[in-house]
Amino acid sequence: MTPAHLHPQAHAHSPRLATSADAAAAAMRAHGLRLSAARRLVLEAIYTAEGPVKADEIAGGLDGRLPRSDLASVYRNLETLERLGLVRHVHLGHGPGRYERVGPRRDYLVCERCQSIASLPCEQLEAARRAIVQVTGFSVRFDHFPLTGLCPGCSGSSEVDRASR
Amino acid sequence: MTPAHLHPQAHAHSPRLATSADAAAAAMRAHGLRLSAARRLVLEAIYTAEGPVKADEIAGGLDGRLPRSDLASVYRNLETLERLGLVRHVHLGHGPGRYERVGPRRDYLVCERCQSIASLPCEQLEAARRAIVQVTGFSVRFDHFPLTGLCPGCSGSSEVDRASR
DNA sequence: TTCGATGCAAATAGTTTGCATTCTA
DNA sequence: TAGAATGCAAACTATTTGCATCGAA
Repeated sequence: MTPAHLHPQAHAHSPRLATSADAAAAAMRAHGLRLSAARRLVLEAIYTAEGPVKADEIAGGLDGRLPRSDLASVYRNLETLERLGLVRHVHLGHGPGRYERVGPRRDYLVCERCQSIASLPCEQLEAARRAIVQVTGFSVRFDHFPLTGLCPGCSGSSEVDRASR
Repeated sequence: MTPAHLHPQAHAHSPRLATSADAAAAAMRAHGLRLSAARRLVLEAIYTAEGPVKADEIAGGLDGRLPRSDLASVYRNLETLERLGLVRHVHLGHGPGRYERVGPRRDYLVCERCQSIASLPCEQLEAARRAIVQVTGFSVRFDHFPLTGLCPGCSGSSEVDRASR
C-alpha cells in the first residue's frame, strides 16, 4: 500500500542508517526475521531523531521527515528491535516511553520545576553508582528512569521564586 | 503548614490514622475542603498499608481490611491529598503509581532480573546525590522513580545463570 | 509459496473528566 | 442550604492483541 517511498537513496542521505540497517539486517537474518519496509522505517526514525522518540512520533513520520506508519506496527517493531538489542527505551518522566538506538548510553536529568532536560554520558556518574553499590549492594543504572530534581538554575533560586509554583 | 505529625497511638483502633486524620482535618479546613467519608477512607488506606499502594488496591479495600470505594474518587482524593502535602506517589517500575504517606522518605531499588525490591532511608544515599550535583549541578532525588539495576544476588551470579533469563 | 509481518480494529491498563446526586460544613 | 465531593459512566492516553491480508525470502 505504501511501497514506493521507502527505497530511494538510503545510502546517500542516511549514512548512519546504512550502517545500522546492515547491522539490523544481520540481526534479522540471525533470528529468522524479515527486514520489512515498516521495520526499516522504525529503524530509520530511531536513527534520524536527535534523541529518544515516542512511538507516536515515529508513526507520525517525525514531522514529515519520514512517511507515516501504523502505530501498532511501530510498537510491535520497537519491541522486536529491543529484543534484538538494536533499540532500547527510556522514560523521561511521566507519559509515554521514548525509544533510542542502542549505543553510547546517556543519563537524563529532568528538572521538576522548569522541566528542562539535561543528559550526559553514563560514565560521568560512575562515582555516584559506586557510592550506591557500596551502601546497598545493588549495581544500579541511571539510564532507564530519569534522575529528577532541580536544575542548577532552579535549585539556586530564592524561596519566593520556589513558592511561586 | 504540616503541624501535628507523628504522635503515637491516640486511640485504640487506628492509632496512626487518628493522628493523620487530625492533621488531615486541619489541612482540609485550612483549605476550605471537606473531610468526607471517602477522603477519610483513602487516608486510612494509606496509613494502613505497609508500603506504597496502588489506587485500585485502595479502591478494592486492601483485601477486605477496609470497605471498597470508587476508583475515580480514590484518584481524585489522592490528587487532593498530594496537593495538600499529606500524600505523595512514587513509581516502582512500569505499571501503576503507588501512593504513600508523606513522612520519612525512602528510596527504592528494584532488581531488573529477579524483580526484588529493597528500600532504605534517603539519607543513606546522600553521598551519591552529592556526587551527582558535583558533576551535573542538578540536586537530584532518588525517591520518585526507582533506582533499577541488579540486586546483590543477581549481580553476583554467573553468565550462565544470567543468560537463562 | 510459505509463514512472518502488516494494518486496521478492538481490547486492555491506568488515569481523568462530565454530570446529576449526595452530604458536609 | 450552598456548593464541595461522590459515584457512575464515558473519555482519554499509552500500549497490546486478534485477525484477515500482504509480501519478503
